[in-house]
Amino acid sequence: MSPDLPVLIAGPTASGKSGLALEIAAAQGGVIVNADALQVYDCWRILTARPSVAEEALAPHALYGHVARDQAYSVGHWLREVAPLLAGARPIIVGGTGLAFAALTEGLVEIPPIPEPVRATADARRMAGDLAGLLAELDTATRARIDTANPARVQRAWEVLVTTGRGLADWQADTGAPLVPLSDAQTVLIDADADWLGQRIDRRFDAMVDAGALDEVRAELPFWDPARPSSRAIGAPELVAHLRGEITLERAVEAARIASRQYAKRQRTWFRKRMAGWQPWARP
RNA sequence: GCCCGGAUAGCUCAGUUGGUAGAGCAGCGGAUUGAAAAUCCGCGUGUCGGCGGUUCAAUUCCGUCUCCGGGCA
Repeated sequence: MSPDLPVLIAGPTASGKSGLALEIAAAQGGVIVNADALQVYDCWRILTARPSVAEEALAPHALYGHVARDQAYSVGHWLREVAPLLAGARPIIVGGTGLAFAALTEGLVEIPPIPEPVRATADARRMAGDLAGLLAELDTATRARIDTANPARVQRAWEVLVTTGRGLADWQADTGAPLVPLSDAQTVLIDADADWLGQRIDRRFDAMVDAGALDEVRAELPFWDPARPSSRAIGAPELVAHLRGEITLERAVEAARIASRQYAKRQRTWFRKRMAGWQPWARP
């Protein structure tokens, strides 16, 4: 493995990415950089399988647990935070968020942030069932480009158009060069067998509960808002429901395991189709 | 032991006045340019508990057996 190029490690949840990153850092040095959408939040450590304090002491880590629970955070924020790190010690970027790696290696258009009132208006209209209304207000090029059956896509396109006066398709046509082209990186794509991974996911959630996941979620109860990005951590809504007495712990655990397996499946689909150029590493 | 109810997809169930069956969940495949651990699209995967009987035809009707609930003893 070349000692100077950035290392990119992608893999499904529970496939052992963090451990691999630590091994590489121990052997060759470098800074481990998080590329996981939920591990950025300070309120979750156990539930998101974030590296422990002891593990963080073994090598420099960046972009872990540095975002407050109520803060907005997205792939754009992440990419802007990664950029300066590329100039320092060799980064070992590890995570399971396909979109983050796509933004890093294929580029992401710089679109101005959406003001809160625009988001609120879009939220209200979508929840009122007016998706067709939002869709009708889009420019034709964007309407032809996006998945019009997907509320999230329609809302995003509408927000961009209303905020900037320019269609999303038009913006995206201006996508610039990527920060790290695939040819300038050492890639590792963990290719995990679905059954093997499913068993690991099941066992891992039990381990999370044993390690205090319930306490971690209980501490969030006073601040809990299901609409926030930080609330999307798999297992959080389920354990909140249990702590509120709505479902048994057994049901909460089973629901969280299922959600994790479904997430892993979506990740495999993305990796298979979008990261075909990566260096595969089969597990087990 | 007797009576009643149930047995249909991996799970929970619906249904067929007799013409080999369909929902939800799970699962599988796919999409993905700033909420992505999100969001969305597509796909039914089945000895209709066993064995006999009636019938052109039984998952459906009849008999019987097995198992699971509930009740009476």
